[in-house]
Amino acid sequence: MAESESLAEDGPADIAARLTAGYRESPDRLEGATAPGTGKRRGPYAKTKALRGEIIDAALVVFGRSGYRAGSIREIAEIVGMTQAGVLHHFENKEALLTAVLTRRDEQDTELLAGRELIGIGALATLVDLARHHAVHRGTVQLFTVLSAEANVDDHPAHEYFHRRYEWFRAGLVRVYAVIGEEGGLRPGVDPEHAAAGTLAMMDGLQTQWLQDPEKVDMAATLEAYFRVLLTEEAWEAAANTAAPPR
Amino acid sequence: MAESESLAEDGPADIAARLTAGYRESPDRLEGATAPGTGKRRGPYAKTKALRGEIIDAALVVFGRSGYRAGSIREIAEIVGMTQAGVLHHFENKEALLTAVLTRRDEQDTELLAGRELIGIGALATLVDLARHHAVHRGTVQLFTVLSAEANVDDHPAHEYFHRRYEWFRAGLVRVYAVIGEEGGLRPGVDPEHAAAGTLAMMDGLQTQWLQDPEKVDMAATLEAYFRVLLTEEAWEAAANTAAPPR
DNA sequence: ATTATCTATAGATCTATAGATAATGC
DNA sequence: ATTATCTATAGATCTATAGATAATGC
Repeated sequence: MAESESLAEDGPADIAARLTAGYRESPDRLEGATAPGTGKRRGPYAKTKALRGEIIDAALVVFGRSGYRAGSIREIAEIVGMTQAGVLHHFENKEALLTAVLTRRDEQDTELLAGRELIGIGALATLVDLARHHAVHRGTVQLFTVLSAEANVDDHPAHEYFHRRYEWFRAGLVRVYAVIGEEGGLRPGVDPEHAAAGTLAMMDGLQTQWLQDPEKVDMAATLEAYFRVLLTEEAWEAAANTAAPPR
Repeated sequence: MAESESLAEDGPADIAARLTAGYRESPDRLEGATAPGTGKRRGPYAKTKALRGEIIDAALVVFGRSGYRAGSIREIAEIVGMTQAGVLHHFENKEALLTAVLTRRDEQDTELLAGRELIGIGALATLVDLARHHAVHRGTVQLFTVLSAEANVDDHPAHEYFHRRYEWFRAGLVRVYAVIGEEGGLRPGVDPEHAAAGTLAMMDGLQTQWLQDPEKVDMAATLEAYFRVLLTEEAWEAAANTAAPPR
């Protein structure tokens, strides 16, 4: 699974939030704000916010390497240089750690895609850029590849998350291709539904393949080659010029 | 990762064999043959061969559900109705169990593809059939999806297996597309390298997607739609007729 | 005084081995 | 007598909690 936003109306950030959250402190508290009504607590130390970020980064690496179930809190703690119990002071339990990782990823994706074209042909150019971006963020790619596979069992804590994410992404892509089709940009015989499922599959599959052999697989180029056979020549050329990304 | 054979010269069966094997008994012994020279041992009971097959099937399910690392021997044992120690009487250790599963899968794939067209356009029709076959073998799909993701870390026991498998499959597909191209079956601008990587990616990605929502994803149809945009109309029609599979 | 961190530990696992008992088959 | 299976157990983990100690900041 790739991680991009806003191709449909209900993004992954919402989805992650829907997982039972579990910060020890609410986000408000983390910002140092005073909870209305309760004038009691002092709030976290100055360094705490940054430290929790480090923990989340470490969790991303560990869950990406070993998966959620086999990845251990102790390993995460070791990376940030503290004790397993120390980590659990900041996150209620292991699942809260997973939620935090997914939420963080969704936030970063939202930032990344802010201001990009997400409708019609421009959206496809954005996806090619996204693939290029992934090629220098192995940890993230690994996290999504490993978790999306692991989350296939019903009782996995990220099961819902991935299920919704796929649905949301595929629906968004169907719309993208429908728009392109209306503008006459699709080659004859190309069906938006199949193109959408195919695009999502191609993005996921390229990640799996690239992880196995980064030298031999060019995710962005292969994805672009796919778009090139789906769209008319003129339509794709137009998109490639329009969406010229901030490299 | 899909599981098909013989698109290149050095198949996965060999690859699995290259993993340190670990049957308690050699295959010869399992067949009841007398090892040359040693006239000592009696060999396994009559039921044993079938039982080991059951254990392997159970291991496929458990490793598919939980991955290799998080899947437990006890769970496997429970499925076949025996003790964890009982299972370890038949397989030296957990890794030997994994090897046995992968070897068994490779053998079944080889059977499945025996007599099918594996060169040129016919090979693509065979892949569509394979996708159809996968849609009624969830366990196998899950095994390969989960393991290929988990095996991305260097020290995973199936790391080599998947690395070689990908390379072998991609190389085979490059050849397939090259042949089709020579016969003039590719649409203008289609490059065998990209088409090969794209096909492999699409097959893998469709499996991941299908596992999340079997109702919404038609692996065979989506794959076929992909082939349809890569090949000329005449070429694909010819293939669809030629390779009419044993449904 | 509150927040962060550590040590210690309970209670579940898990793999693999040792050794006893049961089942099979020359 | 050999093969298969079980019970028991050693030795590693792992998550989560309790309670003590250290660091921070009103």
